[in-house]
Amino acid sequence: MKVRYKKSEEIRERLLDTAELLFAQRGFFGVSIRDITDAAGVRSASINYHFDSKQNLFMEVVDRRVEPLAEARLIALADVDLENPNREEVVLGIVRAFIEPMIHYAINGGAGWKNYCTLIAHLGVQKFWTDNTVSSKYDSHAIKFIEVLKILFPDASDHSIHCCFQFLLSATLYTVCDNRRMDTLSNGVYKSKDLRKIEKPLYKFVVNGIMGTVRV
Amino acid sequence: MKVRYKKSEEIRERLLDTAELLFAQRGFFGVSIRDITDAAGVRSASINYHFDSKQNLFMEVVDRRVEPLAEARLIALADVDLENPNREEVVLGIVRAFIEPMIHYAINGGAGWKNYCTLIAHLGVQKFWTDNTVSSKYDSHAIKFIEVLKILFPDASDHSIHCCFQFLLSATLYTVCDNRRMDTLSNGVYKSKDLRKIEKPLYKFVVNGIMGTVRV
DNA sequence: ATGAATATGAAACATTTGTTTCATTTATGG
DNA sequence: CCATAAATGAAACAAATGTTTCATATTCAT
Repeated sequence: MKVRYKKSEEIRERLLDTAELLFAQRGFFGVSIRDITDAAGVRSASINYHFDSKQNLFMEVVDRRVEPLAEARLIALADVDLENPNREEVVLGIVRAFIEPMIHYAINGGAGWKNYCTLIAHLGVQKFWTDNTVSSKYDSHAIKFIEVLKILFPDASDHSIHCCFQFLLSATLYTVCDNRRMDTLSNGVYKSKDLRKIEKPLYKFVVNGIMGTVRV
Repeated sequence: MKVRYKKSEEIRERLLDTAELLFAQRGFFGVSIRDITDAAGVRSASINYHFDSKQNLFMEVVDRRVEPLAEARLIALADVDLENPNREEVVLGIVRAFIEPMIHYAINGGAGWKNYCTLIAHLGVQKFWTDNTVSSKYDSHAIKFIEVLKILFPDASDHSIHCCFQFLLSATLYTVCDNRRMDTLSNGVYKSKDLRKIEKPLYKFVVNGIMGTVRV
């Protein structure tokens, strides 16, 4: 059994952090191994030593934060009172359970989490998802949210529920991707970086979108 | 003044089409000049001859369909009766004016348009937008939609309007990006390719999202 | 402190990258 | 058909790519 030295573990993490940043900025193909190792202050061979390949490094970057995010969402989902007769409040609970962990990690989780959210947003619009194990790791907990919505709205069509989740997901990812589009569209008045300010409108929009769509 | 031969023009278009496809699939950095020229059946030097550089080819790919798309949207927007006392109908008109052209190009515009929509969706989540002239070309007509919404809802905050447009845009781009996420989440029952089926829920979701968000 | 396991440094590897060069071929207006 | 401009083919370029090798240095349980 391979035992890792403590100092080596530090370098591994530093490489993961640096790769996370650069992959978020320029994508998998836009970043070379030497870009990462130079930025991390190590030799280029160390990536192949620690991660075997560039592809594998990328997967480890993605994997690293899947579990914490999925868990935070599921814990929040478990806290929602599904028996509450006010369905709008229930939907808000479900929506927040999904969105809030990601937004809050992006805001308070440090640079690593912020970069990670950007990276995941990029992956979200690519087929890459389905060709890789990335998709399945996120799907397993995403399906739970879809199931809950189905139970809450038994008269709505399955398709409309799936669509709602897609729109919820799209708005969330687009919001955390930090593309600065809102900045240019508002002449710098509003910033896509200011997640705290966008959070509430996002909830409102998605909740109303869902309530209006599942209505039979 | 340089005069282009007819046959050469064909090759130029073929290169643009091939580049559009490959860029949509793997992004700018994921595609090499030789990937494109091999797929197009020409020599690798022809890209530098016809487009000077890879970067410039990419810009021409993006530019090629900006105008038609923006124009279709603005024409549809001009057709909306803003005096209609039923505000939900007006919002639907505005929303459709923005979304419908893109969806319909993606459905009926041939492979080129479909690839283009995927490509634009990728660009949508990147800072790339703002670093380039790409952004400005799309912004100029997007702002018109924001302005119309502001007029329609004078009591809503500017910020909420900008947020609404962001969510509208995100759902639209995510929907046309063909990432197959809906396929895996529904075990193959529903397909992200089936835009025709997603179109109506999308309108419903966005209209209700907007109506609920701008309400003061 | 020592020795075996682990990690690093430095260099090299074969490909692939975007681009340039230039002789040859092709197309078009006169 | 001719002359001239435009386009192509084939090769070459330096630089960058991911990965491997191996000698040296570092770590840490004993």
